[in-house]
Amino acid sequence: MKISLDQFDKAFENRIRLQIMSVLVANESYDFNSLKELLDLTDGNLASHLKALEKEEYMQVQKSFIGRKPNTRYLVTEKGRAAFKRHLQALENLIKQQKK
Amino acid sequence: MKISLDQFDKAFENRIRLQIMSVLVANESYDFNSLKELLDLTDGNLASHLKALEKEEYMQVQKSFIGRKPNTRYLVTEKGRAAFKRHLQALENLIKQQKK
DNA sequence: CTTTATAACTTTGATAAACAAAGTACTTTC
DNA sequence: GAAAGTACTTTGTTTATCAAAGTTATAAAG
Repeated sequence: MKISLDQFDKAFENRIRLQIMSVLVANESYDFNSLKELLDLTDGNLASHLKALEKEEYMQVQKSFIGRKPNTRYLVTEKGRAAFKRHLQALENLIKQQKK
Repeated sequence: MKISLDQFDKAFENRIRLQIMSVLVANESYDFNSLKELLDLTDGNLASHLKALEKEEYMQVQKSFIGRKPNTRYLVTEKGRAAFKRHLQALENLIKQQKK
């Protein structure tokens, strides 16, 4: 009997980072403030989780101005997308094992 | 767009506890040493994760003797089984969202 | 009967992660 | 010019994780 969580990614172990990835994979891009509201986080907490994902090169930043206001958008890299897919696959295998 | 990780259980955020639950739900019961070998953990580490699950009342202990050797078996409680199911459901929803 | 071994922890201590709150720098709206 | 918004960074506290060593109890070996 295997448990097969070898594809499990430490970067996605945290609930918030799982949520961030989930939103970003589904939405192509999302800005800082919308993400903050959606997940109900403080600035610092969100920023640090985003930074952790950036460090893994799973996340990319795009800075621009909307009118004269700064706007920071985040998007998942190809690497991030692949890693997240692998991670979800590992979880799916776990779920399948439970079901049979 | 909902992210719906409200069913997400903090007790299962850790990879090892996720593995323990996975094994225990599938196997009805498992003893300390077999679990230790299967997951390749030190005594202390395994014991503390099991204790965390016991504290949540997700896990139960059965002490007995096999021959004259002590044997400690762990089993999932009904509460634990239900909580784990909810947790996997939340993960499954996440996966489904990604797929569509 | 003493050393060695096994089981199942508990304790210790060190490192890392998570988080809120406050601070920063710059801009803009009132 | 005061208040508020954006996007952080810094600080400090609390919690989590883990290996390693210590503990207690029994048992087998020499």
